[in-house]
Amino acid sequence: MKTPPKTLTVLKDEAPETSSAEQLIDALRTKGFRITKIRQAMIEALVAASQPVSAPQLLEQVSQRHPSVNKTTIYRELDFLADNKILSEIDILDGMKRYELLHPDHHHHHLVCTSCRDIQCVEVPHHDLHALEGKIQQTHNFTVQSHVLEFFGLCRKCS
Amino acid sequence: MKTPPKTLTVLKDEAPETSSAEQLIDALRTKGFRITKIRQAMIEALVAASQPVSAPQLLEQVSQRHPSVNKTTIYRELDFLADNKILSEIDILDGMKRYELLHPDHHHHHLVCTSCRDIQCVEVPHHDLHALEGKIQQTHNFTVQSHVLEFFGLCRKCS
DNA sequence: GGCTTCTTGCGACTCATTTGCAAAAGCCCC
DNA sequence: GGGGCTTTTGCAAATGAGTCGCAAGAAGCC
Repeated sequence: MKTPPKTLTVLKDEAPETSSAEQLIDALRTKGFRITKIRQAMIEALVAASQPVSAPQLLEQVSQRHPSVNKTTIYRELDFLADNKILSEIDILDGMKRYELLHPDHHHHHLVCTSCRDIQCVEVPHHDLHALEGKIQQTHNFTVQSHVLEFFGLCRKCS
Repeated sequence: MKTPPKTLTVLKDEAPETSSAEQLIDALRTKGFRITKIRQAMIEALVAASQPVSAPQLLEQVSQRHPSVNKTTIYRELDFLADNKILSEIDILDGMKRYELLHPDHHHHHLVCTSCRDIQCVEVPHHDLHALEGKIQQTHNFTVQSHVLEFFGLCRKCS
């Protein structure tokens, strides 16, 4: 809303915030990266995912279409996609990282159900956290680069 | 300050917020648990720690006095102490959990240096987060039980 | 089609954390 | 101050996420 329109093409009428797999792939191609079947399959799986996924989950997903994928490839590709700002890592304290598409102009947090491990997104008014980070910067001599804020509890179904 | 005095004995004049090892041990004894040398050594190590420690660190610490401790024991004991609300887990995203004494009437957050992994504590005005949790409860049908809020960046020495 | 370079598969490895089981150690009671 | 019951502990082996080196395989470009 406040950011000027980038070089993005017009979004499809559905899914107002999510980039489509094709867009992401085109962007990578433009940057000179190769578009392999696995890369494509991974991006599609991530676009299709309704919530953050772990590397093992992704391995299983991608294996369905590409039975010979190796977990090493999955991990390397996740790093690659994170480096290229296509996805972000989140941590729900259960021993492994999850990944979700990164929305360039929108930062959000999560509600993690401690019973069924379902994950919802929440918008948290950002100026509050920003103000807090400013205060910390001053009082603690600490340069805040990022933060993690996640809520744990019971979702509708489990409560 | 606002909580009425519990059945606690008078604190030593130093360390106004931290329970001493003896107090924690007495509390466990009262609950009927056995006080073993390892349990005692672990509590002492945790009381002495200046910042959250990992299981491997604790293993090394305790090994100095009890060379035959096994890592399994450390992990089991950490679970035990967490179950008994003596310590809390924190996650600084480097692949292993850390533990610190839980202060019953005081909840805080951390500043994690991404360069040297040093961890400082910060007090965050709690009513802000409480208000936020209330809002989430209403708008998302989600019963918040706990949250994680950690800041990552550069400490004074590393910036 | 051939070449160059980026990606991938494979196998072995690291390292935190967990499990089952039998031996050892606390604590309570006499 | 020893017995017995139960909690803790050590050991050895397993699990599971994530990583590494290297040689073979595929994209993209001519």
